Amino acid sequence: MKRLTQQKVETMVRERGLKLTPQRQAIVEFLQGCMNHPTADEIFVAVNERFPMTSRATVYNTLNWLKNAGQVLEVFEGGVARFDPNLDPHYHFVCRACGSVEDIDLDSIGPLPHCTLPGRQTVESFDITMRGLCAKCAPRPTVSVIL
Amino acid sequence: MKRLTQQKVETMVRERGLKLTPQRQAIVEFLQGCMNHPTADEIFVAVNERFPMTSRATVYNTLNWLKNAGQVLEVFEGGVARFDPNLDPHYHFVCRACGSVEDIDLDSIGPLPHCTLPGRQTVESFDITMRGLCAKCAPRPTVSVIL
DNA sequence: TCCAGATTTAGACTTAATCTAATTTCACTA
DNA sequence: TAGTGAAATTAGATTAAGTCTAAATCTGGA
Repeated sequence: MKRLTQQKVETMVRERGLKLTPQRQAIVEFLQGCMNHPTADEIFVAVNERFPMTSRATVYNTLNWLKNAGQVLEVFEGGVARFDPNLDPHYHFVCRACGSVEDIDLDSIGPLPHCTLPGRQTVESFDITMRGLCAKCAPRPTVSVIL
Repeated sequence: MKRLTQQKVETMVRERGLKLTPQRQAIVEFLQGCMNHPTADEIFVAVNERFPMTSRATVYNTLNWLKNAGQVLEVFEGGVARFDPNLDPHYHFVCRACGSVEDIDLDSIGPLPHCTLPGRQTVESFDITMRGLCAKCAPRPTVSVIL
């Protein structure tokens, strides 16, 4: 289970001659403890509870820095960016009722078949977003899906 | 091959007591002829070449109206909304070099297997976005992909 | 042609995100 | 432990996508 860790961030900071500020640590710690997919603004609010003077610019700078270093994933949902500390390959499920975004393990939907694209595109990665009702919002536990 | 048509729009307009204005027609005609996935702004610019006084509000209103009527799909890519007149079920391919968005037919990547979600989510639909290099940007015609 | 209601328009407003310039802070070295 | 210089932070200005508003204008049926 790969995931954003304080340790990885510290190593990265040392290697690149960067600085480990309390704001960065607070952002990293918040993301580490996150099981949902917070927006930049949610992170801004959470970090300001600990460091009341933290500016949006710092939050955005740090998120972009973590993103470029591959330490968080940026997930766009409905036009707003959300940030995901889960670094294992995975998909997303978005509830149409409550808007929550959940991670779906790669292996929980089974192996996908080999395939070939006829348009001569070189596929390097892909995202899958499933939509529907989450367990809380679903009226009954329908589970099977045809992909 | 399902696709946005002027005829469907006319029928819809009649049924709901709405009005078929030249601006709406221009937007629909532009989308019909589109094989890429224009942004609202690209549609705004194109429509203004024919109707120079068309406002952004009209473009957004019409796009939302078509979207809610299921006549166009809204595709978010990199945080900006793009509009897709292709109503057949399909996936998308985004080129990381030129940013173009191409449609990928459902059947061109073969049937996907049945699967079950363990989290009790009810999956109603899903989007797949593949990323890589398109045929124009790819250095050589690598075609095979492991999904 | 008339008319009511739908639509359009320009521009103000909102929200997410980036940029800027001045100030502050980190972390290394002596 | 103090000094130093680069890196980072800050508040606020700016940009861009999209929504809202109120007044003016059109559409299409009678």
